[in-house]
Amino acid sequence: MSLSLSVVVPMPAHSSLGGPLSYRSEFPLAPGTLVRVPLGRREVLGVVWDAQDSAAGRPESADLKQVAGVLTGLDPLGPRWRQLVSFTANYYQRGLGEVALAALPPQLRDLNAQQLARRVKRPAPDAQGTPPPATQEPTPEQQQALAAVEAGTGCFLLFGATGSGKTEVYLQAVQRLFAADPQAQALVMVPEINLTPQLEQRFVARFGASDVVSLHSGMTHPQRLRSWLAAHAGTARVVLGTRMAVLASMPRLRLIVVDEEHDPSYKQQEGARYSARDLAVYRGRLEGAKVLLGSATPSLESWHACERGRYRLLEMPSRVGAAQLPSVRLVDMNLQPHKTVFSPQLLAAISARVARGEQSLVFLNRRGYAPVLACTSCDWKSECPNCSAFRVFHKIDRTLRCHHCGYTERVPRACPVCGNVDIAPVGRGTERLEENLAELLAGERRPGGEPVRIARMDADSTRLKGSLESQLAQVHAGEVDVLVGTQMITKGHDFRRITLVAALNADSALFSSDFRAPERLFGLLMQAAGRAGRDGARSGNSEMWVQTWHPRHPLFTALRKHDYPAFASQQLAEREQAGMPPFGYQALVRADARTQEAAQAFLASAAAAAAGLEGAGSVTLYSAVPMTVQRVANVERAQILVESASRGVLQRFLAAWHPVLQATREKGLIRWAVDVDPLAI
DNA sequence: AGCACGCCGACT
DNA sequence: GTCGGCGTGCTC
Repeated sequence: MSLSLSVVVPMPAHSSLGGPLSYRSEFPLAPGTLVRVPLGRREVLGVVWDAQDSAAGRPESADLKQVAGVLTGLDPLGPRWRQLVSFTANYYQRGLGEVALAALPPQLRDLNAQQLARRVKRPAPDAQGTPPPATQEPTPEQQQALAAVEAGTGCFLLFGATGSGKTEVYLQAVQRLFAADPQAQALVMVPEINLTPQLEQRFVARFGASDVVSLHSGMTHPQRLRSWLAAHAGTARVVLGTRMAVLASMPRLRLIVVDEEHDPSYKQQEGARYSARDLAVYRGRLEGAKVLLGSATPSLESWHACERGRYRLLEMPSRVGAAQLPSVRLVDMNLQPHKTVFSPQLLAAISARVARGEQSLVFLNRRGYAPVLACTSCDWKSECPNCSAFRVFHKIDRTLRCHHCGYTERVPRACPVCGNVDIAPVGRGTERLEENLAELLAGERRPGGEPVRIARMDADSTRLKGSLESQLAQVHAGEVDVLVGTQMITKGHDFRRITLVAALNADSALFSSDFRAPERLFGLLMQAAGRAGRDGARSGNSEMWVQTWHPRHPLFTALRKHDYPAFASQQLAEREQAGMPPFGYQALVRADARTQEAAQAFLASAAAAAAGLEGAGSVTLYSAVPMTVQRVANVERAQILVESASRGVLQRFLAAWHPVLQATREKGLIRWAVDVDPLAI
C-alpha cells in the first residue's frame, strides 16, 4: 500500500501552482524531508510539506507520480523553518516551493543521496580550538545595552551613533548568549557582501573559526553548501550573512542581529521580494529568539515601533574613546559662482588636510565620468537604444554603458546624427570628479613634500576580485590623501585617518517624488559623516561638508545637530498626515510587456476585476502608471499602487486578487509580480 | 521557471 | 520540401 505526500517544488507564483503537489510514496516521510520528485519531464528537488486536508481538485491517487528519491542523512527541515517559509510565501505573494527552494543552497538541487551523504559526513576543516576569550571591557553605554538585551525578550532597537561600538555589543550579546546556553545559535546580518569579511574576522577572533560560518551570494556553491549544512546541523553557532541568511535553517536560533537595519539592501529586489529585516522580526517571534536591530539612523518603521512600545529602544549616543562626531559645514551654492563644482572653502579645507597628512573622503553617488554625452551642434544625446535612459560615459575605457541593461559601445568619434566631432560630457560622475580634484589639488603637497594622492573607489574600480580589499588596505595604510567614491565608501568601513567627508550633489533627493528619499538621504549623510573622526586623537577638527542649494532645508538643520530624533519626528508627522508607511501599508503590482499600453491595460483590467473582492472596499487602487525608467532592455514597464490603512486588510485583498491577476490575459504581456511593502514607488 | 507542442520564414 | 523563430500551456 502506498500513501500520498504533500511536496513543495520550485514553481513561480504566477504559474497558479503555488501550493504543494501530491506524490505517492511507499514509506511515510516526515515533513521537512528533502526528496527528488518527477515534475513534468524533469526531476526536481522538493521538500515534504505538512499534509493538508486535501480539498477538491486534487488528482486521484492513482494518477499521482511516485517520489523518485529521498535525501537521507540530513535531518528534516524543522517546523519553525517551514512556518517561516510559509509565512514568507503568503505575505509576499509567492509560491511556497519557490521560497523554500530559494532558501536552500543551490548545490542541493544537483546532489543525489550518496553525494549529499558524503558532504554531510565530511568534517568541517577543523581550525584551532576556541581562542582565548578576548573580551573587551564594554563602555557604560554598551554595558547598559547588553544588560537590557540579556534581561529582556522580543525586539530591541540599538540606536547607536556611528563609532559608538555597536559591533562590540553584537559580539558580547552573542558571548553572553553562549555563556547561558552553549548550544544556542546566533544569526548576524549585514546589508552588503563587502561588509562580511571584516565582520567575519572579528567574530572568528572572538569565537573561533569552527563556530562561525558565512552565508552570502559571493560564495561558491560548495562553500555555501558547507556553511548551510553546518548551520542546519547546529555545529555552526554563529551564522553571518546578507539578507539571504534570514532563511537559513538554524534549529537552535536564539538571537538575530540586523546591523544597519535601515539599509535598503535588506529588501530583496527580485523573485520573492522580502524584507530580511522584517522577516528577522517575524522569525524572532516565531522562534522565541531575541532580535537586535542596530543603526545610527533607524528606519522610520523601526523608530515608530519603538515609540509604540513594540520594540525596546537602547541608546548609545557617544562615540568610543575620545572621538567626537564631526561638525557639519553647509556651503550655500547660491552664493557660489555659476557652475562651481568645488567651493573654494571646501577645496581649502581639503588642501589643509592634505598638508597635515590627514585623509578626506568625497562622496558622489554616480559612477562613470559623465551621466550623459551630448552633441554640441545637434540634439543627439547618448540614449540607450534598448532603455529609456542615457548611457553613461566611462572615460577610462572610452565606452558608453547603459547602467540598466548593460549595453556597451565604444564612444563614437563624432556625433552619430550630424557628424559633428565635438561631443561633450554633461554632468559628472566619480571618474570626472577624480580628474577635477587632481587638477585642483595639483599644487598641494603632503607633509613629506610628495604630491597629493587621489584614489577612486566605486563598483567599477572594485570589480576585479581582491581589488576592493587592496584598495581598502591602501586607504588604511595612509597611501591615499583624498578618496573619491560612491555610496560604497560610506558603509561601515572603519577608516581611522579620515577627518573630512564631503557630499556633493545631495540636493536631488530633497525634492524627489519618492517619499522615502529624505529618509535615505539623511541616513546616507549621517553614515558618511560617521566615516570622519573615528580616531579620538584626530577627531577634534573633523568635518562633514555638504554643498547645497537649500541650506535652510530642515533635513540639514537636523543633520547639523546630528539629531536623528528631530528628523524622524518631523518625517513621521508628514507620513502620518499623508497616510504613508508606517501609518499605512502599500503594495505594487508591476507588469512587464512588449508595449506600454499592454502593460497598463493588463493592470487596468486586473484592477477593474478587483471590485467586490475581500477587502476591496478598504483598499485604494491607484491607476496604472509607467515606471520611472519606463523601458529596460526593450521591455515596457508599468505599475499600480495599492494602499490600505490596515496591513491585514491589504494582505487579505492581495490574496484574493492573486487568482484574478493570474486569470487576466493581455496580449503582449511578458510577466507580472507583486511587491509588498515596496521601498520605492 | 523549464520544457513541451505548435504554426510561419530562409536554407540544404 | 525541412530547420527553427518564440507564442501559449502544463507541470501532482
